[in-house]
This record gives sequence, C-alpha cells and structure tokens, in this order.
Amino acid sequence: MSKEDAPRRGRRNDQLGHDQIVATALMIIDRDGLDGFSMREVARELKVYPTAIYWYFKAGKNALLAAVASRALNGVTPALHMNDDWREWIRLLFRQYRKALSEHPNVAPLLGAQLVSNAGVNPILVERVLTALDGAGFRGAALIDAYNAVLAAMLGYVTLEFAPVPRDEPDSWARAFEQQLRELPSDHYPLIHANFGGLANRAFILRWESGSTAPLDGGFETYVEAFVLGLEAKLAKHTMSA
Amino acid sequence: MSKEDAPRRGRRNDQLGHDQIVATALMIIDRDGLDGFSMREVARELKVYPTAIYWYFKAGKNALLAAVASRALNGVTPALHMNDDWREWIRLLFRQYRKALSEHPNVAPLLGAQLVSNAGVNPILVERVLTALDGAGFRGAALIDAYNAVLAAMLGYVTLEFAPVPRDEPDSWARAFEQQLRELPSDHYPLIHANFGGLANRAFILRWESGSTAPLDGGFETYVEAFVLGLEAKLAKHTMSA
DNA sequence: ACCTGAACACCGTTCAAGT
DNA sequence: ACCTGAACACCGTTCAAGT
Repeated sequence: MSKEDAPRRGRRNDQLGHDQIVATALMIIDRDGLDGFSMREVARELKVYPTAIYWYFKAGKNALLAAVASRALNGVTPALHMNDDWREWIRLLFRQYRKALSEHPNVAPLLGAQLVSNAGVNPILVERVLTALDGAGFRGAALIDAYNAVLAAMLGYVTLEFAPVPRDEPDSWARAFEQQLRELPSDHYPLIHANFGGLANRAFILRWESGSTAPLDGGFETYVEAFVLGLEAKLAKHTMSA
Repeated sequence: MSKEDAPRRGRRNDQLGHDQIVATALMIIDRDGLDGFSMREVARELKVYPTAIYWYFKAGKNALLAAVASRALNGVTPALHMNDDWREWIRLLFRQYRKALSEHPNVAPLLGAQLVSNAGVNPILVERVLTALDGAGFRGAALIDAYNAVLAAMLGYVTLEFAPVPRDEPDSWARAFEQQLRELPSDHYPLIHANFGGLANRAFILRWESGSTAPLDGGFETYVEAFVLGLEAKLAKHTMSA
C-alpha cells in the first residue's frame, strides 16, 4: 500500500537502523498479529542475530512495541487553524485516528496498554487538543477534565472495534458462537431475540469478527456525535457558571 | 478484602477445580501484573504440575485469561427496574464498571483485547443495556448504534486510566519523564506550559502514574456526563425524525 | 476423571567477544 | 560503533503414562 511496506536491507555492508527495525516489526504485526511478533522473529526477518536488535532498542521489547505503535499512528493529528470549529476538529481527529488504526488493526491492543499512553510522547497531539478545547471555552480544571475525556474517547471505540478475534480455527469457532447466541432463551433475553438480525456480528460481545473485517460504522458515528454534542452541553453549563 | 482473596488447597486429597485456578490467576495478576502471570506460575502457586491446568482449561492461556477478566468484572451490571431513568442507569453502569476495575487494575489491558469482548459472553449486560436504551426510545438501527456506543464508552476511559506504567525503576523513570515534559519549549507548546501544574501526572500522555495510584476522577465525570448528555441529544434528533 | 512426568519448540535478555 | 555467538532462565503446549 504505502511507500515502505516492504522494508529491505541491501546485499551487504549496509547498517541496520532504527527505522528499518520498527518498519519490520510493524510489518510482522500486520501480517501475523501481536502473537506472531517476537524479537527473534524481527531478527530472523532482518537476517541478523536476535541480540543485534538490542543495540538499537536497549530497553528491549516494550521499547520496540512503543515505537511501532507510534509509527502506526504517525501524523494522525489533524492541523488546527484559527477559527476552525472545535467540534468539527474533534470529529476529524476521531475519524483520522480510526482510519489510521484500521490500516494496522493488530496494533490496537497496544494502545490502551501502557505503551502509547506516554512512551511515544506526542506533545503535538496534546497541545492541539488543548488548543481546540481552550478555543471552545474550557478553562482551568474543566480544561484538563475535557482533555482527559477527549483522549479516552478517541481511543475507546477503536481499541474495542479492532480487538482481534481468537484465530485458531476462525470459521468453526464463529459457527459455534453464533449457535450459542441463537440459543439464548427468548423469555430472559427478549430484546436480544427481537433484534437478533441487527445484533449478530454487528454488536460488541455478540460479534465473531473484528472491526478490521466487519467495521461498526454506525456505532462509531453515534459515538462521535454523542460525545461532541455532550461536550458542547457540558461547556454550556461550565461557561454559564463562570 | 473480599471473601476469597487467598484461594487455598487443603493438605492433601482435595481437587483442583476451575474456580480455584481462576482465583489464583487473578491473585497473581493483582500482585505481579500481567507480565508476572504465566501458566507455570499458576501451577507453582497451586503446587501442581503446569500441565494440570490444561485439564481444566483445554484452550490454554487465553481461555484462563478470559475467565479471569470475567471474574474481575463479576456482577458489575446494575439491576434495571421499570421506570428507572435510563440516564441514571448508564451513569451507574459506568461508575460500577470503573469501581470494579479499580480493584483489579492490572486486568485492564485484557478488556480491550479480544478476551472480554466476547469470550466471557455476558448476555445479561447486553440485554440490560438494550432495555435501557429501548426504554429511552432508541429503536432499530439506532438502537444497535447506541448500544455499540455505550459499550465502547463504558470500556474506553477505564482501560486507558488503569493502563499500567512501565515499572522497571518507577521513580527514576518518573523523574526523567517529568523533566522531559518540563523542557518542552513554551513557544511551541504554550497551553501545555500554561497549564503544566494541572496537567502533570493528571492528564493522559503527560502522566507517570497509573490510575490505580493517581485516579483521574474529574475527567471521568466529564466523560460520563458528556456521553449521557450527548446520547440524549442524539435521541431527540432520532425520535423527531421517526 | 484427574494429575504426573518428560519432552519440544520456542521465548527475552545479558554478557563477552569479535571487527 | 555495530554485530556475532554462546548462554541462562524462562515460557506454552502436546502427549504418554500413571492412579
């Protein structure tokens, strides 16, 4: 797809390099999932001894994974100009974040975890979110609260949507799971029963495919819109009391 | 804390049991984090051969982790009675979910990932969320969308808030990280600079402690309230057009 | 049914040594 | 500076065997 999907090393005498390692690691994760990733697999792919990776990533595996997540989300923060509407900017931020992750769905589990939260410190994202919210009218403690709410909301939907599905024998598992859902007694679960067609494989908990193959677009739009409208309502209360 | 924090086996001749394994696994994760968890460690703790665990969890490690997550979130779904206010019920759901996870913060990374999403199928949660939203007035496709938005929002904040912090030498790392933040040039990051006191260790990306030791309460309240208000606004548009 | 015991094919990481 | 090479202390999981 993109310009550097297949990171290469030349015949001989060329160095390894930080970027090449990260690119290779991301390629492995895209291909085999997080379970298929290991320091040794990266080394194999680069035709190098496992310990060579440690020269570039002295902190080891976690450091490399942090770099991978950072690379996968590279450049998602939209530009923010004066007089931009803050609601529109947040919608754009959420959508670009989702799009970037949809191209690397297997890194989703890394986002909530430790790694991206702070390792790949991205101060530009922080500053822009603060700028958008400050422009909206949030100040002081309310600004911090709104910032935390926005960051969490940005990550929340997509980490769940792109969460990987158990992939031992996907099809047989899917059938068994669907059958299990169908057998829920309709007297105890009337609404699941009544909406089964809309829910099956289209709702969290009741699905057997990840968002990478079965995206949940409608829920995402509702989520984004509800969150933006809600922030606006919170803002009205906040500026009124100030 | 609770009645079964220290799962025990008697002197001899007693069986292993599914629940005992799950309780031990949860205890290990609470104590040592997810990195400290392994099948073999569970076996050691139970004074049993590693392979004995596989008799109860034929699907192996992932199956056990799914059971652990399910146990940690056991009973969080609030009861839902007729004429309950749906907004109040959703607030309660979010808060109980957060509280349950705050008692087992180290399982947070499991939630977004594959496991809880569907392995520990929890149809009661599904049915109740649907009931609350149906009672609010959501129908058809809008009901499914709202359901997905609620589920994602429920998980979003807490998985990020309780995400573990790199814990090699926490204090030295924290100092270095704080110093790094302080050195961000104030001309490029004016709002980070102006709000540094409120942001440092109190905002995602700019913190060096997990929510288990440094909770982000204000952001959570803003998040919950914004989401509920936003859903209400969405609902008004939805019922108007219906 | 429930567990022991041995075995296989992997890991992450450290440390010394080469060039 | 950059990588090889050997080594250590672990893993998850399978399979046969015991009782």
